[in-house]
Amino acid sequence: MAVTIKDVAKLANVSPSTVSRVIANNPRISEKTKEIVNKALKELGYHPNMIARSLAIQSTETIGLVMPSSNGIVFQNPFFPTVLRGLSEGAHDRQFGLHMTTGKTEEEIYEGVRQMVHGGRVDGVILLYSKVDDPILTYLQDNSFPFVVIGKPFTQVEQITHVDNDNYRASKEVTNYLIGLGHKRIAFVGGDLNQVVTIERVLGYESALREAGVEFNDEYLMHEDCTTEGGRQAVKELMHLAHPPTAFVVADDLMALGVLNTLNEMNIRIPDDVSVISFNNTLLAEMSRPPLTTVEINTFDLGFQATKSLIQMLENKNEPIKRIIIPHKLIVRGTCGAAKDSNIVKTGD
Amino acid sequence: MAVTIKDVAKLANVSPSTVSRVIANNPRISEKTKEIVNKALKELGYHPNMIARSLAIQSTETIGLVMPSSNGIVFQNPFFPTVLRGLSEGAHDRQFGLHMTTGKTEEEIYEGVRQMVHGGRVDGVILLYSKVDDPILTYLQDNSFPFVVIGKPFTQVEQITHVDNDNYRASKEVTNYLIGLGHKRIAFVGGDLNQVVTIERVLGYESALREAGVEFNDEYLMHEDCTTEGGRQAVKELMHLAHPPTAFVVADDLMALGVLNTLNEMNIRIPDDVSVISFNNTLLAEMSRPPLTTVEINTFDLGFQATKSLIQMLENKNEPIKRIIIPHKLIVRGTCGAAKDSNIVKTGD
DNA sequence: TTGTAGGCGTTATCAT
DNA sequence: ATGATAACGCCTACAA
Repeated sequence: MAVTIKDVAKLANVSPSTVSRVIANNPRISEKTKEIVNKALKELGYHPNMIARSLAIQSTETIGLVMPSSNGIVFQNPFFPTVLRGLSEGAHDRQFGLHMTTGKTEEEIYEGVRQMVHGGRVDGVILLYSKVDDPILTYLQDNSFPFVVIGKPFTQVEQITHVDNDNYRASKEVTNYLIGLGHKRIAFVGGDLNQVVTIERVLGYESALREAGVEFNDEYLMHEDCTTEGGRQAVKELMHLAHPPTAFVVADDLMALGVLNTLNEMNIRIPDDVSVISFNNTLLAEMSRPPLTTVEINTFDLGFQATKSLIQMLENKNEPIKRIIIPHKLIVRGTCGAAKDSNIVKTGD
Repeated sequence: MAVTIKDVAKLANVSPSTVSRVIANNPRISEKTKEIVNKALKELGYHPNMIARSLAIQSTETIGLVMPSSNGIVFQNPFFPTVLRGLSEGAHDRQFGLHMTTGKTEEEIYEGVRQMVHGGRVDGVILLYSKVDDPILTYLQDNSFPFVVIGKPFTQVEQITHVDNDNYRASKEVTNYLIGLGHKRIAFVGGDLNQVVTIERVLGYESALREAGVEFNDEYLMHEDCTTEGGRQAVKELMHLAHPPTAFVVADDLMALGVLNTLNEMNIRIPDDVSVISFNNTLLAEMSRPPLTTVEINTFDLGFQATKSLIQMLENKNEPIKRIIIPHKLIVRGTCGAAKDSNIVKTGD
């Protein structure tokens, strides 16, 4: 059995509580005994039992992570590891651990969350996604358990601490960029409409069209899996339209890659024949041929700020609700050009 | 405060121990009281406090994950999320949780591991890498703490349960494949020689050359960061040699992508002028242009089997040391062709 | 400044 | 079959 506080106490000839105080750096303790205890601590190689500690102080100093249910898919997207890195860096800064539960079905995940939360395994939870009508979110609220969501909550935006990009604006900007290049037939390819991020991006896209007086055509709106395959599927359908689009707003780099490759196979040239613009600026974006024009969303910060905020909530019981918007930025690379039928000069870069 | 076993006991008019037994499905308990207790359980919405439980049974049912120190880099590689998925699926099957600690420096990680292990936060640990002279591995052994490594241990191969590919053989096969295409000037581009996986792959490469009577040229051996940038760097140096290689064995898809792109920029054609073969068969491989010929290493299984084995160790104290080799397979795509100066016909696919 | 004792929520060992 | 009671290892009033 590992060395406990009692062993140390015995060796140092003090009571366990004294040892505990030394460890906690309690001010009212004499320098002398502090030294003695510290020596004993070293000598025995004491390490506190975090489980016992957690039980006593009713706090585990660990954060629970909830992944979206479409696990297999999410894990493919480079977006995910990057948030994770942000999360873990933020957690590590404050000596917090990270606890993951996973599950294949929505049910399994829900059960996992209950275990974490009700089981006292974690002090707070971070939702790595935001979707419409999420029972997990409801559960957390009903139990007034501390949590923050990465993404924009579908409802009660003002009541839920979250960290997100302004996806509406980003999408609008991107669409405007395409419009500025003379495109009129602009398609939107995104994921499921249950994901709030998709909704926001669609909305931004539509709003840009509207303001520019470009007719909205719902044949140009595609919702597919957030994979290369999804992108491929969308292209196939879109390019068989009577009036195929000349530009694509794609909600994710991974999908965009599928779009690019499929267009390629159809002998459609990018950016000469068709423009593609996408989101997230993952590694894939710079590596694709041609390199993707995409929106940098600072994925790392999304995660980093999420842990930071959660830890603040945990440390200060009445921390106000916060809404943290991480800035975005259009990264122009090689997949966008002037519309063929326009008079605008093709962009360089 | 949450509802405890005592609350349930009170409601059911039994002792806490009885409730505990009902929960544990203890056989010697009357059907009648079992029902009563179960009703109380439901009524109060009881969920066991895992922390208290862990303290009592001296086991947390969670597994600690140790990432390689070059965190930023690792998280970029699609390899990582895939193992993670395997790990988490394996863990979930047996109701185990996953606990991650991270850190930027080797020191930080070491400290994190001590916390997990000595702090009793986890029952066992999985090392997601294998490197030469790893203090963490030593620490684990010294404390005879259950662990398994993903990869081949540098020493004591017979004493450490691990799950790995036969990287030596895979690399040899791959090199032979290139030799079979008529290549003689074959370069090897890999990561750090501290990583055992690199060592194994270099060894396999050398062995193939030797057996084929192809001269080994140590100018053809490059060690770079395991990133696209690393691949790029390697190409630059290699292609400026007096006799540049006509083929590349690249130890990772990510690097290989860098290789491909750089070659591309140099107007060197693939596979016509130069062949490239790589490892891991991540998503990147199928998406690159041309698609990468690479080795499928079944990354998911690496993770899945790792948790499986660890959990077996935990459940059966004298489970034998195991060495699990996950099969690999060459996936021929579009980056390899016959050497220009040979008489061999260019391969299709 | 230090020690004593009780509690955190379970499980497990005794009795009964 | 069930109920006390004592761990598990730590923290924290309260007392001294």
